Amino acid sequence: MHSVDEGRDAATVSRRVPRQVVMVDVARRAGVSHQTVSRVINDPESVRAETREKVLAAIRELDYRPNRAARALATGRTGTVGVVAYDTRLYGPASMLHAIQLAAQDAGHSVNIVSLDSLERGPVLDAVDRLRSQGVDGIIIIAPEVAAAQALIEIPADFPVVAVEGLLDGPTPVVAVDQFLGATKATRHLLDLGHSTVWHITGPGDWYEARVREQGWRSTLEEAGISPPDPLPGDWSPRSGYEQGKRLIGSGADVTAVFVANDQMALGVMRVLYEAGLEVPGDISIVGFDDIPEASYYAPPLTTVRQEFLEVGTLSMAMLLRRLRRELDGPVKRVVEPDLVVRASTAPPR
Amino acid sequence: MHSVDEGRDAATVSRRVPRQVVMVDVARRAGVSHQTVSRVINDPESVRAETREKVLAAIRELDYRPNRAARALATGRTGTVGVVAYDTRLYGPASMLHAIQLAAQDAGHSVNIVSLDSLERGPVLDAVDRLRSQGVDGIIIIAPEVAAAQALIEIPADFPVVAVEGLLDGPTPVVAVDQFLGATKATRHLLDLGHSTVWHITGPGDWYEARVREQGWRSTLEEAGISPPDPLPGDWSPRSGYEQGKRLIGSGADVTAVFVANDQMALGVMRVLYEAGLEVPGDISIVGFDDIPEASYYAPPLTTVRQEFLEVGTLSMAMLLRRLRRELDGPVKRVVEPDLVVRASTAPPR
DNA sequence: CAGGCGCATGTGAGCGCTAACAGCGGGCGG
DNA sequence: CCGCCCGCTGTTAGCGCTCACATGCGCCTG
Repeated sequence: MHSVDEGRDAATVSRRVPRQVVMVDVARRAGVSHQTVSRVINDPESVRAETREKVLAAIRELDYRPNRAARALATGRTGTVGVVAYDTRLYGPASMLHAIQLAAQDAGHSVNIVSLDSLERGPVLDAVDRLRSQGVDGIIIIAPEVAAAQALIEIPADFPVVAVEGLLDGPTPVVAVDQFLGATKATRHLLDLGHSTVWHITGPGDWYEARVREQGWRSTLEEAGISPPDPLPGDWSPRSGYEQGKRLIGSGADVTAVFVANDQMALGVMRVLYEAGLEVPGDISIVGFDDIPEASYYAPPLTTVRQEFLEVGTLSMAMLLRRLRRELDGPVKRVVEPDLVVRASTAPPR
Repeated sequence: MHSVDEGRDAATVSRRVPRQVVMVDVARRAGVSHQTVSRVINDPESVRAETREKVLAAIRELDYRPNRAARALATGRTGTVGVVAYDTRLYGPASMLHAIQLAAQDAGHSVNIVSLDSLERGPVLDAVDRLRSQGVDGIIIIAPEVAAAQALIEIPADFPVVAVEGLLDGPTPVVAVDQFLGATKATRHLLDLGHSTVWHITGPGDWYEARVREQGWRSTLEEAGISPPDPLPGDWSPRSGYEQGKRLIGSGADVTAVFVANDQMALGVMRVLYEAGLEVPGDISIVGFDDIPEASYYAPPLTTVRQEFLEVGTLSMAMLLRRLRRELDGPVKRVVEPDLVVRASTAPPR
């Protein structure tokens, strides 16, 4: 039980440990060859029903589990897919990861995950390398950073990779929410309410999504003949929303509407507005992005742009599976439309 | 480029595909035996510096990557650890998972993750089985449900497993936050402010953490000679906080203080109080649990019990690594103390 | 100066599985 | 009635790596 005994056990009577059950053990017990056992496992139809039953019985009795490493060595496939992600604590990545996993499990694959601790191109490639040398059959990259998207083009073209939220115009298959459209809907909504302009607090500049949302906001204003004010740089955290919100109201500008690049930052903004004695939406209207589960319980409930993260995750896994099966036709770009969810944080200007 | 060509290529000129570089290729190029290459990779010190350099050069030139499946087959170890989790979208599990991954990567292990879609005992065991048959070297179970904790005892004792947030009195090594203490601190704080009793909205009854928090709350009240009111059952979601909060204020009871089992539910409670025209903390004080990043931006900023999820994740990985190395001494139960973070949602009763 | 020891490297035998082909009966067409 | 094909099962040869042991060489020791 204690460490000393353990050590002795292992050394002296090592053979008392029952050796792992392998295929030949099952074969012997069932009175067939090991290859027949293999067939029962991989292609049951090719074995006579009666034989199959004997083998299955033996498998059950011995509690046999095939050794995946051996199978991987023989077939060249591991049945594992890799996922590269940046920060899986963020709601979006976490949701997509969750959906990816469930889809992978349904398809009989397992999921290996590598977290990045940096947004640069090098680490992304390292992560991909690491996964590849582990022998994953394919990779999904949830790395909506610009650098990550660029890294994709350095991955050998014949290796199955699917990007989530990446560059739509690159060579890599992608599943993404239409961020531009989402930003447009948010900005449009505020303009339609009668606001003369819309301010914007962005996500981190090295995130692809943040840039596209900013573009969507900018071009919507320009189309309406409004010259966009300077955007304020956030980093997704409620804290940065608070800080940028403070800057905004301290700037002396006449602000009546703000499109904030995600819901957490919007929370920070609303907090600082409250502290400044400003009312939402009375004095200032706020629109967020994501529609996290908390958004409808904020004070006031947040008007936001809903992204279907789970759908994106599921679709990306489906796309990867198709590529693993070498079904090279079919779509390689899937765009999911976001929806505006109007709640109580937006109203016409006073 | 298209699927048709692909098929033909593979069939007719299959050998044009450059075969994967394997160890003997490196050996040949460096003018040594394959075993020397293996040594350079696994135990560089055992090879003469000059030889080592030649081998490393050859590895670089050929872009050689060891085949992990082959190594796993030969050694019996895969260098992969499994993580079983329930819902990795929740902030706590997501944070712990993140820390576990980083720690695993530091230690040169990769992480295989299985998500459960049910809280029952069967699926937990299935997940463990699946991971084991994939050949993971060890498993961390982030499954703070009661059933999961029970499942642990059915796992063979010699297989390295570490539980996170599980039963402290079971045989399995565990890393956990002291939920009881956390609940005590929350309740104590409210009593110290002068509230005559503290109501409680719980987490789901099948979660171990939820039960212990309830016990902590209950016993603190009892120690103070107060008979605990009936707790209200939540499910961690802001929605359930909203609903239970509504029940609470509709009950006609004289409620001045509520300890809510997590921050999201606390948000829901504060929302419903606001809608009912009640002030926090003026009319009712609220304490949450977790200290999620948003908590300090809620309206009002939430007094809550901080759990160091990252620390728990890191510690659990460290414990697993020790077990993988067969260091069977050392602690098998680690308890992390939570801290009360006092913000603006609590005050003396009016 | 013989014996031996330690260091650096090589050789051969598996790890447990699948792929490819071989064998072996029985039914069918020529 | 012979040959052939088909359905089922067995045999053999790897997949790419590590482990255990063998080898060769220089050096120390008695």
